[in-house]
Amino acid sequence: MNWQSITFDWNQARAFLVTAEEGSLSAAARALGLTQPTLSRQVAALEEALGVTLFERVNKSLMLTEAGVELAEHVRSMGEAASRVSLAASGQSQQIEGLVTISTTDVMAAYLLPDILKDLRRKAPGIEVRVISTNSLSDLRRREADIAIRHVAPDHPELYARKLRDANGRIFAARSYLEQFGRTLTKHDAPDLDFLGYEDNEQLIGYLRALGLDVTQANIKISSPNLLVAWEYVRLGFGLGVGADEIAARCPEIVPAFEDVPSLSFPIWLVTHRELHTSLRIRTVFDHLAEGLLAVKSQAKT
Amino acid sequence: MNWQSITFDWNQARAFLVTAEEGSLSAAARALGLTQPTLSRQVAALEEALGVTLFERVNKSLMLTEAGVELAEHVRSMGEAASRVSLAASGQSQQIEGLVTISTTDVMAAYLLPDILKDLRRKAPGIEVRVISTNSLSDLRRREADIAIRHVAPDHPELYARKLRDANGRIFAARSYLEQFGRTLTKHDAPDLDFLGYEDNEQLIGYLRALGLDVTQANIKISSPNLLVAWEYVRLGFGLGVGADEIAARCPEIVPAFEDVPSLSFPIWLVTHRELHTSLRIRTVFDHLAEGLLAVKSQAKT
DNA sequence: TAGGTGATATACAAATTTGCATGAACTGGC
DNA sequence: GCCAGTTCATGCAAATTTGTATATCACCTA
Repeated sequence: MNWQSITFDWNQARAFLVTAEEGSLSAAARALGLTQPTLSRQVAALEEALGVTLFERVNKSLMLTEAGVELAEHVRSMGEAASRVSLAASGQSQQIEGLVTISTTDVMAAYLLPDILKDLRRKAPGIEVRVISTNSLSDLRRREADIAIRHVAPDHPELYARKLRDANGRIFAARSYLEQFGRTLTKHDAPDLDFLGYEDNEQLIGYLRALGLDVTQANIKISSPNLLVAWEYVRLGFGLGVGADEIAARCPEIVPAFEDVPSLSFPIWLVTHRELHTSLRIRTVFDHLAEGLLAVKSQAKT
Repeated sequence: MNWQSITFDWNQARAFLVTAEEGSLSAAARALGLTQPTLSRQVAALEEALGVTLFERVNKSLMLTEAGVELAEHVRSMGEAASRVSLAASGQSQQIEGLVTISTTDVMAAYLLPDILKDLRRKAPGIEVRVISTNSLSDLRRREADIAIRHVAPDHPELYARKLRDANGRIFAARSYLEQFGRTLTKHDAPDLDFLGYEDNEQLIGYLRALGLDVTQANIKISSPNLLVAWEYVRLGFGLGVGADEIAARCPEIVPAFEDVPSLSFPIWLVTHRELHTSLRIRTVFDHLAEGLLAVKSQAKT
């Protein structure tokens, strides 16, 4: 092998990659945790070393040159390989310490995780946990998280998934909200009720109608894509909201709204990257989460 | 994109790659033009950063661990991408200066190239030329050379090739060698003659027999895989040797050995990497070589 | 058994790279 | 038109990385 051809500074290549992707030296510096002057010099040095002008400096901003576009393509594949290096390294690491990022819904993060994480801290004090609560399916494959709690089965072969159990959800309301009716609600009351909306209210209405509730967009007066906020509004008596039984069980002031509306079932999946699952650190958290999330069920039953 | 996962030091990854491939820190240091302590520290730092033991240090030597083998795989693909970066960069570079490596046979390098390169130095003084004369087909794809002069058509789609012309070769001898016979040789003399051997004498004998010469291994008393050395022996009268007409034309003491043996024709191809051919520097040399090697023909005719 | 070769690790000084501070120039909102 | 917010480039001091020199160990040969 001719190693001479790869003796350019690989960190400068990384600087170029991130600058090209982020669009500016400053943004790249922020992304990499370096400073803008450093990136500026690294990119300039790479141009010098390769004998190619990568960016057109026009008006204090950067534009990729034609050559830059072509080179960015190849540097990107370096970056993808680097990403795999990092992934494999995390998987190979057998230390029970370091950062583990968990992705889940904000409601889960707020209500179910705290107890589980408290135990984890005792069991594995070297592990630092970072919870990113996002409703969108954060992509494990892009390493935005190490472990995700999902309610749909992942289909990508790179991912390792374990279905923990099915959980039940239903429509809840605060006692204070129900008091104004002075009686138990039935599905015939639906057109006159207030429902809390989430991100996609069309979809929500579809679900509700499937349950036999005659509701329209007009029944949704307040929405929040932040489920935690919406759930707080339910708790405060602004209206009815869909939630999981085991979450509601932790809120004494919230009770099932209807007697005659069936509960719906949804699965709880624990997902990680296949390569990461060999990591002792990741596996420790994975197994602990699995155990903890299964235990919640029995708690909810009592 | 999550850039956090690629913030390990890429140069350390390169250090690991070359160390793993070369088998030792010292060899890697030589290959990269760095020192052994530097490599030692870079590899150790990478192990620290990734939290993975890459090498087992046993008896002052290194053995890849299982994790190291797995990671080496991914780092290798980083290296391959880096190689493509370098290749593309060379291709994009529009400077008429820098190093160009030419691969050809030693005989070509010694007899045909000097004049051509002399002109090139005048035409493009900024270009530094390095001639690696090897008989084996040095792999352009591995960047061991930028331009190669070949006698077979390359078949790889990554390569750009131009067939310059056909050249003639035949069997030559020094006048001093022929004098001992006092007459013109014919193919019937073959069993009693001395032939110079090259690398693969079986193959050479096959060629000679195909020309109607009844020779065996016993006719080859002296061989050298270095064609230049063998040709020098022909010149000094040690025996007969196969050579190109245009080379022989430059050696007054060498003349065709037989009257009744036909000449054989072989093509001259100029080959470079497809991506490199867009480089002004490479192209300058490529075109100059093409022009020069075509001009040799008319010279030989006169 | 002695000596030569070749491997890795470490102390220390030199060289390089980095971050901070700053200046200049452009963009967009008011 | 002006001002706040961003951008990139550069001087300078601090931090990091590198190379040199050296110690140690293993292996092979005479």
